[in-house]
Amino acid sequence: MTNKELADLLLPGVSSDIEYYEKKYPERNLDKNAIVTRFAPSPTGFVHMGSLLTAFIERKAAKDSNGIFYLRIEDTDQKRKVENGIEGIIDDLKNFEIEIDEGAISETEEVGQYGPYVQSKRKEIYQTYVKYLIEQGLAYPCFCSHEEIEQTRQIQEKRKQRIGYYGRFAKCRRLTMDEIAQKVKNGEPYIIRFKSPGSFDNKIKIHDLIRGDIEFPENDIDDVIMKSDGLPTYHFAHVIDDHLMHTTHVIRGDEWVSSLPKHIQMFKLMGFEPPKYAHISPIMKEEDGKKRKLSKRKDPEAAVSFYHEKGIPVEAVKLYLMTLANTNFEQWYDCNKDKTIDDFKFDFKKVSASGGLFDVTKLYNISKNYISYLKAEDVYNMALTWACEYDKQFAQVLENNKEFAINLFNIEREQKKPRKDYSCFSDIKNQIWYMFDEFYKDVDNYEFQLINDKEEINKILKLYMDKYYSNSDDKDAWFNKIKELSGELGYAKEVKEYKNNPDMYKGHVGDVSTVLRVALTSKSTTPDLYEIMKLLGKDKIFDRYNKFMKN
RNA sequence: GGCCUGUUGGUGAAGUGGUUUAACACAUCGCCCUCUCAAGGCGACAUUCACGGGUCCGAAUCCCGUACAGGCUACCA
Repeated sequence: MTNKELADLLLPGVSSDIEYYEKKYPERNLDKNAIVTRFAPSPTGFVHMGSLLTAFIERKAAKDSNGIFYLRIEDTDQKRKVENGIEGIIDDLKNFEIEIDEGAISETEEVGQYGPYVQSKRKEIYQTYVKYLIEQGLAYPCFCSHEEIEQTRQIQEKRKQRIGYYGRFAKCRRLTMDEIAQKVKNGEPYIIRFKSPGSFDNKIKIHDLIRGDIEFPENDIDDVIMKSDGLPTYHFAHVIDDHLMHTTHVIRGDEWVSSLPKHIQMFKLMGFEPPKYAHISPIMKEEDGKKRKLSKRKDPEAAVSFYHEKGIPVEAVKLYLMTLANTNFEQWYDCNKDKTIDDFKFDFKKVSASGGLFDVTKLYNISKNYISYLKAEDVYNMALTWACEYDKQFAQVLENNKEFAINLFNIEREQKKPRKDYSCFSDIKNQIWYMFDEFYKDVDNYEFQLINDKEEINKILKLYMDKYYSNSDDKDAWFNKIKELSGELGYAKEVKEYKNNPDMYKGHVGDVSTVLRVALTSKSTTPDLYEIMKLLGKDKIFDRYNKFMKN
């Protein structure tokens, strides 16, 4: 039996005409330096922060070079597939504005000339190449059972030998054509393995864009390329897809660096040009003083949807991702406040090779800064968008009080050093609820400080309303009135004066304004009281004060 | 067990043999400003770059070894 006949026996009805596909997917017509790269997740659940970072880097590298960024779904493991997994990935990318040029756009649709972009739909392509390899004598069927493989493994472990299907452990490699024919005839299940030409004693150097040259022993393991269900393994699918889709740069997680020798070997043996590689370190999390990989299972912040739910602006997440991607970005951005991420040039050499801890605090800080420089109207719109999805009641209140809310968000905003108090949109309600009667009506806990005697408080409020309140005062006049009020009741008009002679006064102007603040909002900490009073207006102020005094 | 990778402060990190008494940012603490906050201003925070050797006039930077951490070693990706 010839190799050709063997191939027909193993893959009847499958073509081995690889030229067909080579012609079908021609070179891309792009600039010489254009980067063609891809995000290639498995649809096994939500998108992990580390994956999002990788996707972000891929998108950025492609954009910077006028290249192509595409989405390829790696669903060759049917067991791990998750319902609506593809939609989930697409939604997450959309939520963070990582746009794809080609690839899956829904569970069933896709765009681009190099598809299908879902691996399970590429079965025929892989099988054509597998058949071709068998014909060339570069691949062979393996009939070993899981048990046999496990046995070999145990023997290897006991003897402290390298583990794997190689050399004399590669039993099926030595099967004669007759033996194979007999086994196939008997209906024994088989998989297809790649016939590795490598030797473990040979050293090879592989260049990684982030890590530089890495030295490995050559691969000598006969890896599985086609599983018993007829689908390829990751390694084989990677080689075929990235060749056919003309990927120039493979950017992926660093769990793949150890597979580099086998990937390069396969590319070379198939006669394909291997792509450039860049391996990204994982994002870590600290637990009990130890670093570990940020985990989908244990860490809610690992899920990309977490940030969407929190209401962290997309732009802020991107800013943080960019600081993770390129260590020099933060400083660049600091010096170029008026520029955007698009103006920054991504550099593979500036990607950290060590896995850093994921710093949620820093993300919140970036977010806080970002929100502080937005226009009040933008804050309103973004907060409303967030609330419509995650807090319907708050959304309703915002909608009913649009002008008011915008004015509220405008307090100490749009100035050189804006107020920075919202780190995300889910944070806002907690800080401003008291400004809305809808939320304020059931208040019963007032955070009074030094002055907390009901009678004294009532005295201050009454005098303020009777004698000092005016809705036409500017800020200085307003504050001067509070000083007068303080003086009249035996409080120091200036804090300094009080500090110099604490025995002469009951307290100082700050204590009095605290009373005015707490009786109005129930809270001891609020933005500028003058601004708040101006916004609430006389009726509401008097109403709240009178209600307070009656209780 | 084997093969890879990484290791600079509480955190992210700059740094590629000599103006580094180790940048910058986040966090923390202190002071100032201040009607409370949020900010803002100023300052403190690694005599030392995992550890041990070596090369060199000189090392966080180069070499060797050790330790620790992570990854891979599946018909999972």
